[in-house]
Amino acid sequence: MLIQTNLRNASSQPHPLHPELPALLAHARPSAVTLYDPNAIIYAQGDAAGPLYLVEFGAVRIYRLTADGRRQISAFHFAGEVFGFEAGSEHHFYAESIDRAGIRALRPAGDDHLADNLLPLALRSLIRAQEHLLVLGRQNAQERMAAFFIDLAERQEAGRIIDLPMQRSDIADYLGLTFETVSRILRKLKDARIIRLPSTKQIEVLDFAALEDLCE
Amino acid sequence: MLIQTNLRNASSQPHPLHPELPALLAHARPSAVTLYDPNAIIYAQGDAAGPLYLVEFGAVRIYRLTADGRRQISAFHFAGEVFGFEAGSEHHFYAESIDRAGIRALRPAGDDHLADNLLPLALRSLIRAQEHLLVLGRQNAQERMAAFFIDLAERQEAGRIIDLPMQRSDIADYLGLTFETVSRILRKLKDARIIRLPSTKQIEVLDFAALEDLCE
DNA sequence: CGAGGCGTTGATACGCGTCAACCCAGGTGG
DNA sequence: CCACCTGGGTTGACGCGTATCAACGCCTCG
Repeated sequence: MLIQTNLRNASSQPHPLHPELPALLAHARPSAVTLYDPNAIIYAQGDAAGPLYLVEFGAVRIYRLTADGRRQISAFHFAGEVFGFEAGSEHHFYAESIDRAGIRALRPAGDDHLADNLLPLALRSLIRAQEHLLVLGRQNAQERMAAFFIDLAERQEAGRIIDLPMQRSDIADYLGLTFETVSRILRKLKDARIIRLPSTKQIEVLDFAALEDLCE
Repeated sequence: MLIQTNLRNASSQPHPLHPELPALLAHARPSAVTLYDPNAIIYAQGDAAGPLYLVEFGAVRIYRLTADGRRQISAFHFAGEVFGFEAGSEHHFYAESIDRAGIRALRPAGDDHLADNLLPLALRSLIRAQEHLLVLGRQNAQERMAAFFIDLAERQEAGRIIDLPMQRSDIADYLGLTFETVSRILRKLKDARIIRLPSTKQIEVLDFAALEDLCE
C-alpha cells in the first residue's frame, strides 16, 4: 500500500553525515515521497533498475536470498541515505521497508550531471560493504554485534540510546548469525553491564569503550 | 623492488570482460607499467589515496587487518581489472602483489572525464563485494570454495583448468576459513571426482554442474 | 645436507546452529 | 473486560562444523 505525499523534510535541510545530498537533489527531477507500510517491497531481485532512492524517514533493508531460502542482508539504510545503485539494468537485490518509511525516487534531471554526484556515494557504499566483509569473515558473534552497535550509533548520531527498528532476525541475517544467537549475545552484553535493554527496539549503551574494545 | 617498463599488452587490446577499459585509458595520462615482485606492497592502509591501478598481468590481493592480526582479503584482482577506489583521501585497505605482477597507474588526464568512466567500474566492485557478503554470511566451507572456483573460472575464461596463483592461506582469508579447512575441502572435492589437482597452483574442474549445485 | 616455507592430515575443542519449550505483548472477538 | 491467538523474543539442551593444535611430507634454496 503506497501513498504519495509532498513531504520535504530530510532532504530540505543539509545533513552533516550526508554532505553531498543537496548537490544530488539539485540534479534530480523533483519527485514526491512515497510512503511504505512495514515490510513492503520497494524493488525485487530481477526488477528493472531505474531511479535511486533517498530515505526521508524510516528504515530499509537490502538483501539477497540463496536458492534454498537463506537470506543475507547486505545493508540497512536510514534517513538521509541513498540506495538502489546497480551495475547493470537489473536489480541484484531486494529492497524492503522495515518500519513505516518515506522514500523519494531520484531520477536524473535534464542536465545529466546526476552521475557526477553519484560516484562518492557509490564509493562510500563500496567501502561500507568491504568493511562488512571483515566482520562476516573474521569476527565472532560478540564482535559482530559490537561492531553493529558502534556503526548504528555513528549513523544515528544518537547519545547513549540506539534505536533498533529492525527485528532480531534482520540483525541476524545482516551479521551472518541466527536470531537465537543475537538474543543470547544481547543478554551477555546486558549481564556484562555494557548495555541496557529499555525495550526490544532500543538499547542503551552504558560503556562505549567496552563496546569498541569488543570489535577490536 | 620496482622496475619501470613500457609494456603495453593487456591495455592495448580490448577485453570482452572489461569493455570500459579503452575509454578509461583514453582519459588517463600515459604511464609506464610498474613491475612488482611477489608479495610486494602496492599501497598500505593509511596511505594517501591517489591513482587507480590497472593490472596488466599477475594477481593482486586487497585486504584489511584487525587489531589482533586477523586478515580479511576483500578481493583478488587479475589482468584487465582495476582497483584502488577510495571514498576519502586515505586508503582503507592494503594492496599487495601475489605473484610477479605488472601494474599501470591511472591518473586523470587534463580533460577530467576519467570520473565518468569510473562509476560503472565502482558499481561492479560494489556488486561483487555485496555478493561476497552472501558467501561469507550464509554459506558453509564447501559452498564457499565452490563459489570461489566458479568465480575464478568466469574471470579467467579458462576451460577446465583454473589457475590458483595465491597460496592456501590467501584463499582461506578471502573465504573466511582457515588454510587447513581449505586443504580439507580440496581433498573432499577431489575424492568426489568434482575436481583434480594437477599441481598445488591449479585445479582441473571435472564436473562444473556439480560445482554449481554446491554453491546453491 | 640441512633449513624453512607451504601444504596435508589427524585428534580434539568449542562456538554457534538447531530444535524445542516457553514467555510476553498486542490484537481480535466474544 | 477478559479469553484467546499469534508472532516476536528468550532461554535451554544438544550436535555439528569448523577452528585449533600438532605432526609430518615435500619442495626449494642456501
